[in-house]
Amino acid sequence: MSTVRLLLADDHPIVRAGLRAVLEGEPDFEVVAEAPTAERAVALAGELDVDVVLMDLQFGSGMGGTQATATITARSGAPRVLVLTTYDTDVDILAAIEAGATGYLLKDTPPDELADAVRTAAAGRSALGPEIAQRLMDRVRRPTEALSLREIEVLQLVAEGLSNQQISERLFLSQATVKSHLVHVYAKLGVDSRTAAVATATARGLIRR
Amino acid sequence: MSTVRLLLADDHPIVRAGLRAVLEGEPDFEVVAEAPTAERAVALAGELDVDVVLMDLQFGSGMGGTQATATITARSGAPRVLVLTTYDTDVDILAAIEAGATGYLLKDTPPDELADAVRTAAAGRSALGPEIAQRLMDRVRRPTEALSLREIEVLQLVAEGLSNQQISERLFLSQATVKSHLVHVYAKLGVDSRTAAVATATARGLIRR
DNA sequence: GGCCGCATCCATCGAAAGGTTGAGGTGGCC
DNA sequence: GGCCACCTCAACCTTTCGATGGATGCGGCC
Repeated sequence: MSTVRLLLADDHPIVRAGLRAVLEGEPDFEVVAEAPTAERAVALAGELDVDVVLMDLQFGSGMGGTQATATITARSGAPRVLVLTTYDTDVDILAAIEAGATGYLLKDTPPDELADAVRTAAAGRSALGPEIAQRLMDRVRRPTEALSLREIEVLQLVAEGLSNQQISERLFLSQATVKSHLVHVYAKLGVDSRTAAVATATARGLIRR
Repeated sequence: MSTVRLLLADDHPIVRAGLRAVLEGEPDFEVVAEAPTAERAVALAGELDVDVVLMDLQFGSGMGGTQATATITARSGAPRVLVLTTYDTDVDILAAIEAGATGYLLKDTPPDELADAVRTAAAGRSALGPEIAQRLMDRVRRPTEALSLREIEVLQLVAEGLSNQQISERLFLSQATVKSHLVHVYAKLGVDSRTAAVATATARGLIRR
């Protein structure tokens, strides 16, 4: 088995040090570089001979990890990108996969599972953490839970602090219609109040914050 | 200078490895143990001879870092607790200080600053990251706009979708008290409903999520 | 064509949750 | 002592919210 050449992209020095410590314990891994920003990760992935990029999604400023993933994987002969982040919201996961990520893991993954995932990704097979796989299963299993465009539109305004009255004016609807949309939202999200709906919707990344 | 004995409390193995790697580079530091849960951190802080606990606030499940901090620092001869987390919202910061934390740093702190902060904490002096210090300065500069700890606590639960009834049960208060806090929050934030309060509070980074 | 599911839209109504007012107790600070 | 901010609570009132029920139009499917 040949050695896997790695690039670590994370804005936290501590996390980079942790990844390095964990991964360099594996004889078949070699960390060739670290990137503290998404831009730097894109540049290094192009310059160096890298097999797998470990990519965080949240960077303090500048380009995000998702966009960096898309940019890197768009090139021919590009390395695999294994997303390694803290959050498991639907938006993040779907966007990352859409952007061409080969895998998606959470940062609380045990070191040995992480190493396995890196090898899987290096081989070109998709590597998803168990929680992530579960989320994707849930999505395809219950497609009815998806909110309609109009429902999301209303819910977004609720999250911005508007009352039903204000929302109805903004969208040229009657209050009754606004309430109707919200009732459907509650049913789909399994909650029974506007604040709870906003909470779970943001947790799932359904609406903007 | 005597050596500083450290306990690392974080649910992410990778972060623990990173902290260990960074801190063991310092000749005057010794990592005596790691804790993957808040409960374990409390136990180890009591059993072992520890000078400083590096404490995360978010643990996947069970006790939170804030409560663990309070429990640890309540004992006599307790170690100093240095909070090391990702978020710099007012809730987290104030609650941690209230719980007896000696310092508060963000995880993107450079290794050398981290080492300095650990020494400062070990000496019993408070160690705050620059962003944290700035937030606290802003609070004292504009005291009328600042929310009290209790108000933020209530507002945080509102943002998580709880009703006044649920909040009162969670905090062992009457509903009247919860409403009273919220009225003050509305006045300070210049809004007139719970959802609007959540919206502006999150925009200002007063609460999490 | 006829049926069904779904999204969008609307009216009515009762109740509960939320918001207002007022007020007491504590502790810090000048 | 006097002032102020914070935390706590009770009782009242009302507005908003959520529940219920129903209408329309569109698209897919048998």
